[in-house]
Amino acid sequence: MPRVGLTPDRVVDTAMTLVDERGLDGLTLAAVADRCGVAAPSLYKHVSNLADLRTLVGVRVLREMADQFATAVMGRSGADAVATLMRAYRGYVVAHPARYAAVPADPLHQPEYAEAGRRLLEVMGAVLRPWQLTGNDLVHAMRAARVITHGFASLESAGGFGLPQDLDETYERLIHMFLTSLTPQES
Amino acid sequence: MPRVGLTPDRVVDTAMTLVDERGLDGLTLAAVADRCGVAAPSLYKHVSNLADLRTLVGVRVLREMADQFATAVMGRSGADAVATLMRAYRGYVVAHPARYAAVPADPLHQPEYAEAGRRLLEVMGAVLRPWQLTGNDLVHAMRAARVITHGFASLESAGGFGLPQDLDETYERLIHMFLTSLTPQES
DNA sequence: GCTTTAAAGCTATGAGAGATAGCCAAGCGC
DNA sequence: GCGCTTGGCTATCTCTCATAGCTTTAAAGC
Repeated sequence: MPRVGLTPDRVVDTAMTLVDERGLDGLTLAAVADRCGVAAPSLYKHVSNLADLRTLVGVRVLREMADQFATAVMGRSGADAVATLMRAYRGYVVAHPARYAAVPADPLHQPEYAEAGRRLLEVMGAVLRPWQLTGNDLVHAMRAARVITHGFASLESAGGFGLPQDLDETYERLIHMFLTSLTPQES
Repeated sequence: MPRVGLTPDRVVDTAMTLVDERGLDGLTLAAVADRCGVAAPSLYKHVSNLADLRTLVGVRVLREMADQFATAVMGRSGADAVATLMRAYRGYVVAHPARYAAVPADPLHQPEYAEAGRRLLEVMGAVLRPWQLTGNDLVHAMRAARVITHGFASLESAGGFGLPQDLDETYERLIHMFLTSLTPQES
């Protein structure tokens, strides 16, 4: 039988499209194997198991998010940068709702995710720098931003809001709420 | 074989304790049947299937939440009532992290959950009444409250915050942030 | 108090998931 | 051209949920 030339990266690629198409629960080894034109056990030559594949997908998503957010805030600062970052967060989740569900809530606690998670955190930290928050205030501010972005994004991606109408407005109000909660020492 | 006297409610009862002990993924028909002292297929006499059981658990949880929140805010009003409700929300999730994961993000869109979901929404609406918000402002305010409570609770229950220390402080700041975002027409 | 009958158990069985063992061939390095 | 690593495969196991169909319990009705 001719080799199809699979690699871990290619497996993750098809896993990503499968997640997009069928949701996170649709990510099964049988489906991935089928999509790759290969029998299911062959996948184990490239990926340890399903949990491993899911982790690889999650890490890929987290990196994708960090990259997009970093470029989005580039050249911006102050309230503009914060708002842009928060909009970019929501934008990613709207564009890839199923992918977002693949990243765990506690990336920093899992070694595989830690690096990507830290990068994402650094973007938030950089954007908040103009406020010169002290250690404790900074922690609370970053947590607040995370609660708002994750809370809104997870609800929106799960269809948690009754009507899609005015969702932009709701999010803008949340951004404003967060910005005014920072000490009004805007850049 | 003597009958063990199962009912749908008793099945859901043991399902709830299983969710508490093993998490939402630990809820399997085999485990429930074992716990009930019955063979797995016997459960189908009381519950349509696993999805149905999961729904029943979710509805039970949502009702539990609505009940607890309603009694928590009883006799309170204004900012005190809002803060109490938000603290009760977090309190439930801290007490039963796995149960919280059983309720879907869009309860109002699923007929089985609709009634319990509406009750929970009514509590929030009642608590916001002193602010006399207009239709649009009310919608945005309730969404903001939901984003904050759900965002924080889901992150906390998933171990999403690095250190548990100061989490109370973070949440109190978020409550304050929300309250000050309402027009300062406090009761 | 006996008969009927709906309901609540059971065993047997199947489909489909993940996972492992072990075989075989492709194709690269020497 | 030879050998060995590597990436495929089939066969098989276990554990899910799920269904079919049988048996027995126990309550309702005469």
